[in-house]
Amino acid sequence: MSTVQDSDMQNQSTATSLDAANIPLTERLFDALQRAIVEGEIPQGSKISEPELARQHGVSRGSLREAMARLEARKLVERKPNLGARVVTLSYEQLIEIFQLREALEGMAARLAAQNMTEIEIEELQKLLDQHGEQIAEQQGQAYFQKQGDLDFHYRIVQGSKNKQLIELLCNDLYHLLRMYRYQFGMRSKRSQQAYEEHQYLINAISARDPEMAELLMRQHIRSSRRNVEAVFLEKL
Amino acid sequence: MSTVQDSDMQNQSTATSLDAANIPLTERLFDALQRAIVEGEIPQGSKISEPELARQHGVSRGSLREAMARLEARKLVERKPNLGARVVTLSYEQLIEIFQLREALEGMAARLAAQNMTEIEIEELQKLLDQHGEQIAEQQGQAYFQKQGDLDFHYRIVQGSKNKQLIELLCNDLYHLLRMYRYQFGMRSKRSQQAYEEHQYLINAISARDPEMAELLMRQHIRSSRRNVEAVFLEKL
DNA sequence: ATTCGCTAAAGTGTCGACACTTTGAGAAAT
DNA sequence: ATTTCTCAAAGTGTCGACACTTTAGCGAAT
Repeated sequence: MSTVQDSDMQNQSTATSLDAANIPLTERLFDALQRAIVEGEIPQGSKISEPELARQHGVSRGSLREAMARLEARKLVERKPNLGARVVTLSYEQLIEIFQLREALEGMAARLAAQNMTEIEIEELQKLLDQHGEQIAEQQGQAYFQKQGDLDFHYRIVQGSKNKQLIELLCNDLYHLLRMYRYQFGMRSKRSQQAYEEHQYLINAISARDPEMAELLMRQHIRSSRRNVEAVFLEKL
Repeated sequence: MSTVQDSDMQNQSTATSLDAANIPLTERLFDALQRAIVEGEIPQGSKISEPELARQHGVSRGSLREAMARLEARKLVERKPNLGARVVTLSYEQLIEIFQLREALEGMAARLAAQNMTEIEIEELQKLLDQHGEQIAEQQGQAYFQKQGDLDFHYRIVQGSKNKQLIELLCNDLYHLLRMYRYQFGMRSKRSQQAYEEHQYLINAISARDPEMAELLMRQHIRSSRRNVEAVFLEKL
């Protein structure tokens, strides 16, 4: 019985879609916020009010705070004691620094991938690249798909390194920042054809089980990608 | 008046020394826990009970939880929903993976240091190394100081790269894990003399502003350090 | 009109409480 | 004696409340 409404239950997802399975609220919140920040839904540099954001997502401040602590550790927000949190502000200098990190880390990833990827994984990587080739031939201009494809490619090589630390670091930490730059600066490539060729050389080196060459090619690939970004930025200013 | 004890104030630091200035409780707690975990005071693999740990440190569970979220992001504890948190368990495999990361990252750091360190910083680095040389000549066996010195040396080169991302990543994340291995496995060096010489070559390359050579030497240095660790482990088993 | 100080609103830091989940010890059944 | 079921104890997930800090708007003094 008791037709009275039990009104104070806690599953009314006020604004954002946060209803989900059994996984902790904090974690869903963390994912939602990360996405919102990366995609610019919450603009870079903007101040975050805990009470307001908590209300928008229909959670308590405690849960939100825990998610914020993790976002801070991923360098997506900055917090100062008693002053509150802000979304990070992207800068050209930081982007260059990230490219230097990637050159080191993904270079090592390629080296290890040449040693540790299975033949099957290499085949699938080749198939993926073939698809990219077709897409480029068909319609050149779909910058979004190209960028997405580029990320997929790099992602798989990192996985292929079989180094858990490296995988975590790149895929769970750094790539989110990188995606944030792509979303917010709309970095277009202009060099999908060249990138495609560089990817093919890289697969060849991995397939030949030549770690030294794989690392060299990956580093060159990332350096030339960086030079492209530099050029785009310079013409913007 | 009022000789009654006001017993429920919140500055009784029950067990650990946590009294400090104005910086947030959560942060001091985070530092204290990180130190305790790195130094093995809380043993690796042990389960952490939030209520108990909070009581020991005289803080509420909320504050502790926030600190735990940050510790998890630094890979010092692992948490599973509804099951609680455990201190990470160190493994030989993971240590090798960390050395691979270091080879890539510190190699890049050395390359950038050769470009970006000031002459004064290079001079001070040389002085530091000279001190190490004296210490080795005087009393060989102070493994602790040697290891500490080794860490100092690497630390300064990373700083010299002037790449903030790289500095954060190595000094704030990875080195804590590395220190944890040193504390808990008591990795002794046996090769302080050789390390000293390798460090000197590295300074020479940086001083000559030769990025390529600096990276090469750093990578060799870390590889040979890794081989030493491998040897120590193999004789343990 | 401008500057300075004061007060109220908003925001952050921290806590204790309650509901639901997991764990583990003891009772009941085989 | 062994296995299974049950239920209480412990632990985690989440919330709302309160104290202290910062911010911002308003009025007083120059």
